[in-house]
Amino acid sequence: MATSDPVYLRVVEDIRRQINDGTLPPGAPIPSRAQLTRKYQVGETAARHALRVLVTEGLVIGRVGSGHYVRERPILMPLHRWRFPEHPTPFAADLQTQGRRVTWEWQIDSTEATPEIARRLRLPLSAKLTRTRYLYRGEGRPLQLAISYEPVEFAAHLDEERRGVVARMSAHGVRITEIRETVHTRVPRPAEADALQLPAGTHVLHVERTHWAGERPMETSDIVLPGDRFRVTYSMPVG
Amino acid sequence: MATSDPVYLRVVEDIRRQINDGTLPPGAPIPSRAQLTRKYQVGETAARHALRVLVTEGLVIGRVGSGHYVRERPILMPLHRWRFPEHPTPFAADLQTQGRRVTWEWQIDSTEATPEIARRLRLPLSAKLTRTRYLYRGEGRPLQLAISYEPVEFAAHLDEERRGVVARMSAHGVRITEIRETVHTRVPRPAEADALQLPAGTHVLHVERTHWAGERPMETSDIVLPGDRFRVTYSMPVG
DNA sequence: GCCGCAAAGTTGGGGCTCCAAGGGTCGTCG
DNA sequence: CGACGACCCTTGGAGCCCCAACTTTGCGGC
Repeated sequence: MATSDPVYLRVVEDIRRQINDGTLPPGAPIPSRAQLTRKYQVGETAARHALRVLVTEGLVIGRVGSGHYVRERPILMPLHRWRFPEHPTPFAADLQTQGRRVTWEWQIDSTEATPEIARRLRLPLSAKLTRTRYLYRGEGRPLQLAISYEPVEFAAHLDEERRGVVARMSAHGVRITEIRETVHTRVPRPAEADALQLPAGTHVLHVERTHWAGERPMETSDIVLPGDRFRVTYSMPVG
Repeated sequence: MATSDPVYLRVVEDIRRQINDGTLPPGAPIPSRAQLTRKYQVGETAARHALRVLVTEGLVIGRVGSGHYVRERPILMPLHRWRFPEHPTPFAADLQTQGRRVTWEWQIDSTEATPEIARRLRLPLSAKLTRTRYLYRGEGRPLQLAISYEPVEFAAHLDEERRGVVARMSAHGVRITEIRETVHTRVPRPAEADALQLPAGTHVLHVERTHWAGERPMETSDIVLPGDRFRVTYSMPVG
């Protein structure tokens, strides 16, 4: 509103307003650089900068050779976190119950505990761990990345029996009593942006999941979801 | 890695690598525009663009007149979501238990249900609601925004007794049995960026909380947290 | 009526420059 | 010895330009 702030922000705010109030519906074209310079009486740098801000905010996408368009707001996919079916991760199972075809691939290797993972599993640094990397796809597109860590002694037959952590640990005589998950948001790492085919400006939801047997953490995993397409739902009983 | 991708990305990737592997620790200065042009043999535009990308990624902050510095990674504040103390929202209580002074202010007014809120509370459109807006502060800085909606008939004495939803509903003979929360991430709205004093490039965590009495939703609220400072933790018992 | 090609428009990378506002440093003056 | 000011450096806003790669459009010919 203030006439003192940068001119590119004036442009950004005007376009953002038009997107929010529906004047520019999803899919609608945004004026080009040349049109913006004329319409708002600004230089090319300001017009260009304004468009870049809108792109990194995720409100708009740019198509080379064509133009900028209001981004279609994808429907946020719900992931319900209070059922624990017999699946590698509840996420995939939950997605399937919504009538979506979800496929996943994984690869297993050995690694040593990094400071972060050692802390989470309460193990000494460079303890031997089995690491499993998952990539989930739905309708062809990548949906979710996950990396699971657990002590090597529990990982026998991991590649054959794809049962959930709870069931598999139980087969080793370990009773999982609790699952804790921590959700935060951050900028995707380059590898993640690549694997999940994230458009510029989107963030990811990072879910840190740990399976506990009483006071002992038994398995931990990092689950990375495109922030613009997922919402994670939790249920807690009261009283 | 590929020598074909834009030169500014080469610069970004090199600096990002140095930040990640600790060569550039938090607080360390990033080479200035002039130094980058010399060091990487690129034009000023590329150097400038590289710095901007690092800033919007949240890895680096720029101080006018001084330079760019590796951003101090704020310690992510945990908010544990499995205790329900007698406080307006569990968030504030949880923060306090960590030895932080948290203050909050609120204002109450009346409003009609928007499509979104009507859906969540299963009420007809434009049903009469009491809306309470909260702003939480910790150590002077704004921490969290929340807007709570509930049918007017439960809101008596809302401004006097600041008890939690569960306790207050119970006084009206309504037993809350379940709390559901949905977490997603998005770009802050301008008013939120302003109220929470969010630096450029940060996202927010948006928690949608609903209190249920059996199959009836009784209260719903939108809780907005700075994505770069908060992590939300949930616990689920197994078996 | 349809096809293909050329021209025009658009994005995104990159270059150069000027300038205001502010931080840092060092030396001089009181 | 301490305070203050000058000077240099840095960021961030803004302007203008060139070009490659790509999309869209419209026209002419078949």
